[in-house]
Amino acid sequence: MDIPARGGAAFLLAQLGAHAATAFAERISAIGLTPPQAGLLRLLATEPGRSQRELADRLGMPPSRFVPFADELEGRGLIERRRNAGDRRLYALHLTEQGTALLGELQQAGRAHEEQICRGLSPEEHRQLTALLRQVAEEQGLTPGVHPGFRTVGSGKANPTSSFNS
Amino acid sequence: MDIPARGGAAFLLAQLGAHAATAFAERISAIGLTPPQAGLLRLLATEPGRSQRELADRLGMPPSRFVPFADELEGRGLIERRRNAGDRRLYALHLTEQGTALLGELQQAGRAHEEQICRGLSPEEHRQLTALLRQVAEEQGLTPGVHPGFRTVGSGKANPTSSFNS
DNA sequence: TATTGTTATACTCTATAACTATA
DNA sequence: TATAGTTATAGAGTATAACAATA
Repeated sequence: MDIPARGGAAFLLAQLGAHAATAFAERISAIGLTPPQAGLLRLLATEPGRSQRELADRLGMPPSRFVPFADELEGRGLIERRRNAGDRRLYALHLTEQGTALLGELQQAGRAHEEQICRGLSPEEHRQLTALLRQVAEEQGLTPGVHPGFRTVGSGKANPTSSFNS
Repeated sequence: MDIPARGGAAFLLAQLGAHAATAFAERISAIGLTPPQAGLLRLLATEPGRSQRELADRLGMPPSRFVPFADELEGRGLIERRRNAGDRRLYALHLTEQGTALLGELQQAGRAHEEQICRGLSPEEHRQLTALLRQVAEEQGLTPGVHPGFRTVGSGKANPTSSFNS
């Protein structure tokens, strides 16, 4: 009995989760993106035309912070603000062609990331791990594909603060 | 082929890791501790008498931040600064009796946390998951029992910033 | 001269809340 | 009057670097 707290699954999850997030942030910094920026690009790919307010809510950031956040991506030509004809208060945000191209690189980075993190596992073990993680995630009530952390916008350097313990 | 990036093991690890860290922070906030504080108590339990500088290094925080950090725990009677007779520049930090008692509660919280996170798994699945996570952690070169994140001291509320994406 | 602990300062990031324009 | 977007401001938290005491 007596599961060792420091080597238990919960601790390993937190440790590996922070590690995976760091590694991913470092990887996409090579294509000039921070994790929140990547999140917005993906969001616009699947649901184009949303208003800034909707997007800010999805990303868990206040509207006032979303503005400069979107400004930068717009300035880099990755996203586009289109005025909504029906309600001129709203913008509709879309990916530009450049943004779509970068999204492709982002997806490629995601695949490489998966490989990097799981390189120690056989294909069978990889499948097992994924299945177990899915099971835990479901039991914990986590929304598939949605990552919570977004309080921090990320300064560009790979710096995912975790704050668990040591 | 083509591992789905959003539902892959790497993403699930980041998502579950953030979830586990949040849940743990919430749990120990009930006994008045933040994750970094818990980390220090554990460190003092296994390696008492270290200097502040050593401890700050271990926790990944600059010495200037360690000072008020230790001040609070000392003020609450959980730790104690003892002057080193040999080298009077150094303090030797120790747990007080109160601190040791709280450490007991902390360990109990850790066990409950493990159970909460893994409640969706059978005992056999739990063992499998732990083994796979250990394997990945080792392959990734992670130090057993050491969690990276400590840039943020944690304001007391359960707020583990993760910053992956969404 | 180097090191421990400490304090001070300057900076980054953040949310709150005021403001505008549209509705 | 209410809402989308924006801007301004004030506050929290941080690291850097200066400082005092001891070696």
